[in-house]
Amino acid sequence: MDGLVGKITAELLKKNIKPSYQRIKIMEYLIEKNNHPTVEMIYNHLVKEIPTLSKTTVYNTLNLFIEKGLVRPLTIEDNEARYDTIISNHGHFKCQSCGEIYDFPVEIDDFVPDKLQGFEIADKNVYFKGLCPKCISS
Amino acid sequence: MDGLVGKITAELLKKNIKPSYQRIKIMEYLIEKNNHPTVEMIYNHLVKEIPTLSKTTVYNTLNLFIEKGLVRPLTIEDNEARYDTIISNHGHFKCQSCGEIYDFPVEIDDFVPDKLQGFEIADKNVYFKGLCPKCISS
DNA sequence: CTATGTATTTGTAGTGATTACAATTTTATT
DNA sequence: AATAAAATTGTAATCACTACAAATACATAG
Repeated sequence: MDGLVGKITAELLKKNIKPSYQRIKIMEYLIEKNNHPTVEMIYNHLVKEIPTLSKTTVYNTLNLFIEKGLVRPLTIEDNEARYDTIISNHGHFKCQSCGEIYDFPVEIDDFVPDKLQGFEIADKNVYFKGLCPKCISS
Repeated sequence: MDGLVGKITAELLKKNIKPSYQRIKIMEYLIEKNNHPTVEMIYNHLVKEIPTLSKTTVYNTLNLFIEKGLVRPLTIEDNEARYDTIISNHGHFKCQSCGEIYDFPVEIDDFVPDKLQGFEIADKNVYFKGLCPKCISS
């Protein structure tokens, strides 16, 4: 029926994560929405389907996913953390007016500077801020 | 005597900021240390010289500097904000072991992608994580 | 030089995201 | 079914940060 759930299950098992209902649903949300959600957004959406869901579970699960390298926290200076599934190199643009976050492709590997010889780089982030076209034209 | 204080005073006046003792001291700390400090670090250091200093003042002052474009918050996913004086394009590398933050030069302007045509980019951040040479060799 | 108004600083109390922890529930194994 | 292990849940605590009002320092007019 639902191929996505199957894929998620396999992905979790590969990382030694027991594919519980909550974990699958949270990962499913991240992949389907692909909207850089806050914990609040994830919780509010899923609690409709899983009335017993606890916010703590959302936190626990996201931290587990981060630890296992399935998800990474977005580095944006708001007071709320946001989360992203790990895909190939891309940066994030946040509109300072509407708050929307856009992905854009970026060849991050191209510009590792000489100064970082001898450093072991585990994670690279590129993050721009400004105004999106919608907000400029309104 | 102290040319730096003079420069800071002029810089603040240029931005229509009254150069109070606390404001000068905070800016002086940022420039001299150049260590991407947290509010805690700034407060703990300056309270020795200014015993009446309030943490609220540090927050207020940093927010004022950010508003006026003298300082920018570092975008690092810790729970504590860090601050940086505004210089030319550079990225930040945070060692996941010792927590030290290193600057490195980066030509950020070179890789603004096509997808962001029509966007107005106000601020660009590049942020890497990993291990620094010291921690690798120990 | 003093009086009055304005800006700055300060301290306390509050907010809100995140975590610690213990209890409950679910899942796996014998 | 019985027991052990893991996952989920709810509550309470923590901690960075902010709101707000009182106190202080500063500036300007008379």
